[in-house]
Amino acid sequence: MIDVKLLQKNFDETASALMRKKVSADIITELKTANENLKTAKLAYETMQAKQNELSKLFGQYKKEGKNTDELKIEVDNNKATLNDLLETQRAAEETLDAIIMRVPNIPDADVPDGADEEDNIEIKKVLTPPAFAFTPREHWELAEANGWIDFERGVKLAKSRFSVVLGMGARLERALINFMLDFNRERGFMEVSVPMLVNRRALEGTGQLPKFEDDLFKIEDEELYLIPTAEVPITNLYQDEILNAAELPIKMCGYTSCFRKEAGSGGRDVRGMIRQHQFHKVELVAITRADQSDAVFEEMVACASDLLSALGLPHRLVTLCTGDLGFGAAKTVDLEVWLPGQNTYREISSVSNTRDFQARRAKIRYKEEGKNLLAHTLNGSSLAVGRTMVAIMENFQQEDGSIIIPTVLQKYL
RNA sequence: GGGUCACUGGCAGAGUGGUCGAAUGCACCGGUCUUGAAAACCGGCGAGGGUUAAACCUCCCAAGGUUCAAAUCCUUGGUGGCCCGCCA
Repeated sequence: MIDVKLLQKNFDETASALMRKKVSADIITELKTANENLKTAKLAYETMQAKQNELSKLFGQYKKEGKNTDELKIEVDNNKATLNDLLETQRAAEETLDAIIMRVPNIPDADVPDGADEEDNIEIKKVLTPPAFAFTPREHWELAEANGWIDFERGVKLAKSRFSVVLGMGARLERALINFMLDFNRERGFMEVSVPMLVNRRALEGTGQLPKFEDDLFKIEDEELYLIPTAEVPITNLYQDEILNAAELPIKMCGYTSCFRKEAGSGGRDVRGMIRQHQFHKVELVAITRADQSDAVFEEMVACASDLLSALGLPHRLVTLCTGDLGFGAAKTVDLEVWLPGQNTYREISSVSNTRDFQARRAKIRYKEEGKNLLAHTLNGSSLAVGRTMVAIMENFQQEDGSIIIPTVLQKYL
């Protein structure tokens, strides 16, 4: 969540930054009022509590000295009643503030371009040239079925639409990709972790998926557990409620998990093929850093994803997301879009974000430096989405006869 | 899933209704001593909120409750150990 103190102290500046991310002026004002109300309520409650504590001590003294406590008891009882009222007021104020602030997105970095949607994202650079074909390149679902790599119908039979089954060489390629990605990232200093794919509410609040995006999550019936939409959730929350030593930062991790998304609101987009599935595999990078390290680690993570694509021989481009396309928790995001000849366009395959202290404040991830506790910065990025990488391999390396050449870096994993 | 015992500061570990945010030891930080280090000695040393700074408030797994007063008593939940059951 955002720093309310900052809003309080620096109202105009913070408000206009939030408005770049389409937060209404009303909500910002509400937030400010709610915070002021809470402060007042707290002060009143604590003052009364101080009095009560004092009276209690006095009571103990009276008892010890054998003095009469009747009168004191009345005073203490009265006090208690007001104390309870004040506590109620304080709790209500807390709830009000919480309800608002948990739904307010992060403040975008100053250098994030203004814009309405993905049309306004800014291309940073292109890497590798899209291949030229002597024939009309086909889309991945045709290739996948022709090669017997993916069975879309049977996936639907087992679960529902947007589920598929990968088989034969397709399944082996998937496994090879995962191993290749994990090794690649580990060599760049990202420690491999294997984490739960079901998490509780607290974890999802920590990284910002809840309370606002409940509709996109699969929830386990009768349990406070959800299927993770990304490994960012369990990996980042590994350090929830912890105070780390400044010297042990940055902590850089990578993990492979399945991810589950309801894709509510994605309408009829990408219904065909495996671009947008309810369940997909992803290797994720997560970093916990000191405040002064996050920019450098961010670049490292972008390079990691880009170099991985290059190693696979996949043409791609890097774009900086504009304010309108920026995710809820991100202060800054660079997307990597891979070239898909079948669709004749670049499609997102990785997204690297710096959330600065937004998640850390929610999840209470801090570090101690020179005796002070400071909020950490958290970053996450895909490296890469496995299904989409398979799509890219199929489309970029397809031959006229429909066969697919597998990148040489993957040979040893097959 | 059932039973049972436990959960206190970085760690170990006292504290079982009142001045306890919490003894003591270890670790850690600063100082004295020393050519330097070790040892010894002296001092400091949990977290969050709040304040210019203080005062003050909260936190002894969590949430409730009893009480004028809870680390201490009660209830529920969580986690861990052991026993039983079940299982990949």
